[in-house]
Amino acid sequence: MSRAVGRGGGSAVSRSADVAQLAGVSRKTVSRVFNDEPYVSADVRRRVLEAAEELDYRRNNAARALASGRTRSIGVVTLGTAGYGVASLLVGIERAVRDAGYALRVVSTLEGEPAGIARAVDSLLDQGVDGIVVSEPVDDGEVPVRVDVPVLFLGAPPVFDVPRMVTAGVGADVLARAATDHLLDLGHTTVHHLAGPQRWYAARDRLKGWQTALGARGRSQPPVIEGDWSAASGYAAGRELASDTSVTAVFAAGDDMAIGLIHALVQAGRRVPEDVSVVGFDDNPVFAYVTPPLTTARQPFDAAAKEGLRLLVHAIEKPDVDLPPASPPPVELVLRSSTAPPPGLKRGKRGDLAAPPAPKP
Amino acid sequence: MSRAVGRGGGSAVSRSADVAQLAGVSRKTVSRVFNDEPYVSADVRRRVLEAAEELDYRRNNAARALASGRTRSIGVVTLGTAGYGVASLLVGIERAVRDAGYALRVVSTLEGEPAGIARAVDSLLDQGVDGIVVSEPVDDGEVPVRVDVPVLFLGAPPVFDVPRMVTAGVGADVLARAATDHLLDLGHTTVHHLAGPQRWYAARDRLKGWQTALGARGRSQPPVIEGDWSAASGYAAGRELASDTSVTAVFAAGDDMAIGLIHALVQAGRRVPEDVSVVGFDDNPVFAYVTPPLTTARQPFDAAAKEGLRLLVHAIEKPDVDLPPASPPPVELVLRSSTAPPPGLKRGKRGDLAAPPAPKP
DNA sequence: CTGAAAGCGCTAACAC
DNA sequence: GTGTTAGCGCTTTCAG
Repeated sequence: MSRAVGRGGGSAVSRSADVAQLAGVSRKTVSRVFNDEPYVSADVRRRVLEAAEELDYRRNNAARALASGRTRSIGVVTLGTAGYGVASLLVGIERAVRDAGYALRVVSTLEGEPAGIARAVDSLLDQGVDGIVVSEPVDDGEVPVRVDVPVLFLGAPPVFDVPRMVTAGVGADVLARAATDHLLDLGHTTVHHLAGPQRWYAARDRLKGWQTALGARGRSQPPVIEGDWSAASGYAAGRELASDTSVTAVFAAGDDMAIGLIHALVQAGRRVPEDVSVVGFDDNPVFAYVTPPLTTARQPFDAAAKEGLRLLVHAIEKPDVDLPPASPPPVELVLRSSTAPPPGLKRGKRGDLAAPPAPKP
Repeated sequence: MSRAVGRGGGSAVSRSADVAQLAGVSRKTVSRVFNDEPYVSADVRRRVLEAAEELDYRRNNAARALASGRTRSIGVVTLGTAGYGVASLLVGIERAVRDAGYALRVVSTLEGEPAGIARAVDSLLDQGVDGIVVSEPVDDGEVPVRVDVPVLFLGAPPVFDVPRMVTAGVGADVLARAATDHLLDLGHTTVHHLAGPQRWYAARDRLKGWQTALGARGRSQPPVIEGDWSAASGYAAGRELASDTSVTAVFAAGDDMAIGLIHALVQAGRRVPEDVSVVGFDDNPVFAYVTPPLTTARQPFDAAAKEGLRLLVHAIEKPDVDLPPASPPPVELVLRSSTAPPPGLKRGKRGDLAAPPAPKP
């Protein structure tokens, strides 16, 4: 029908045989040159490359995959939302996959729920991939898929059984603990938590870090409010919290929720940070420019993606060798102006409205 | 080496021959069933499906692609940033591609500059795709690639020559004009523009809409300030503009820039919207919860992606038939509280802080 | 409605 | 260092 690779048509695309003929070598030699295999004389290599250039030759990937049994591609299951965290992770994964010499196939699910993940994984398997990345999944319920390629669970422990699996975290619990500790260090008696949906591992992990920080100092653990990551849910939580003047510090599990929360608090007449301190989670750079600039825990998206991919590629290419140890992700708290000592205490100065940092786009 | 599709190994995966044998038919019949071809009796179809189920059969995509000359995949060139607009468009594309029955391959470039796009397109061509989507490119300079598959330029006119190309816009100029008109309608004498980098088509398109609106009413055209889409650049622009009290209305080409701009304005003692009105562009839902909630032009990402893919798939599958006409994208201005009549005029009421809309995550 | 034969373009194994 | 020989698993073409 179309030109490209029609069966009999006067196909314009050249094959390795054409290159071989023009260069006066065998097809296998052409293959050697393109695969950077050793044992090809410099002269032959040059001739082949020239011939290929002239013919505008390009290896046929389908044929390569069929003959070698490897597709040289990695599939990722991601969330079909444009949120900053999800998007950042995807960007990191794309770069890491490309750097590793693989192509990236993407399938998204509306929600990270098991059935959706199963469908997505299945479609990736249909497409043919050498490995799969499952990004930030929900982990309740069963994921009934038979997978025979390595799977990387990014930002969460495995959600289903796979013969060969690897994991890489973003260190959310450590980050959450650091965020909570920061508030406690400021002098707050306790810290409230605006959590993400508890079906999500990522949300539970942050909750755990918060609990750990509180527990380590023997502080009371106020009831948790659960949002859905959206600013709207943060706003709703803020309306609840605003009437309780014993609330002086809140750790929100996401930046957007923190923004909604602050909005509600301020509307209700509670000043941030003078009356209530708020810490977010993610570090979307735009929130350095809202009022007040948001103190937040920066998730090491790129580092996690890079580390995870190192492990996944290892599992794909050297299934027999033991996996190299994982390096722990960096912990970074970005201090701005949404946190301060509680009302009673003398206020320390930190992060000043007059000169917010200037994050790159 | 690994199991899966090893050459001689006791491979666990079944092929169409296995299914054919178990079902007592030929391989071609198995192929017919899986391709939903007509002329297969219901009985045979059922038997084949059962056999396939039992053997956990899954078509080998590489073999399919090799034999048919079609990869059934579409590649997208996107920006390697986590911005709301870019991410939204990618999400829309992913869904549209999947709905069309294709697999999605993604390659990102740091900047949308021609050389990067050329590299990305080339890598997609290497991978083998039936069509390419170039999302929001920069369009200065040459993109020296020979492409022989249809290419969809999304959000911009073609940036390089392709035999078969299609385009779909987001209607940025119309949206920009609506945003500017809104400010003019409010009574502002003129409207300043905080533009995106003019190397970007998307930025120039918005500028054009702003000019059109101004021109239609014979208003003066204040000098344009150029940002780089980031909140930081909007902040810098705001510091410049703040000292000029003749500035009462600004249309920013992106939400993040609008946020930075407002921050600088407020810091300099100019109230928003009482002294200066600001309109953004994109409609990231979180900005309904900052102070003041941002009035903004919503980009029809999903509609554009869907429409663009309809055209692309048509170009792939029916190259001979004329392209169906494009339907224009919807224009939607989201009115919130960052805009008001200029200082001198009586203030109209609109968009109230007490009850911002509750966007879904 | 169904089947037989012939490749798609490449890499793997082995010979030279 | 380089070439030869076989397939990889599917779809296509053409017979029945």
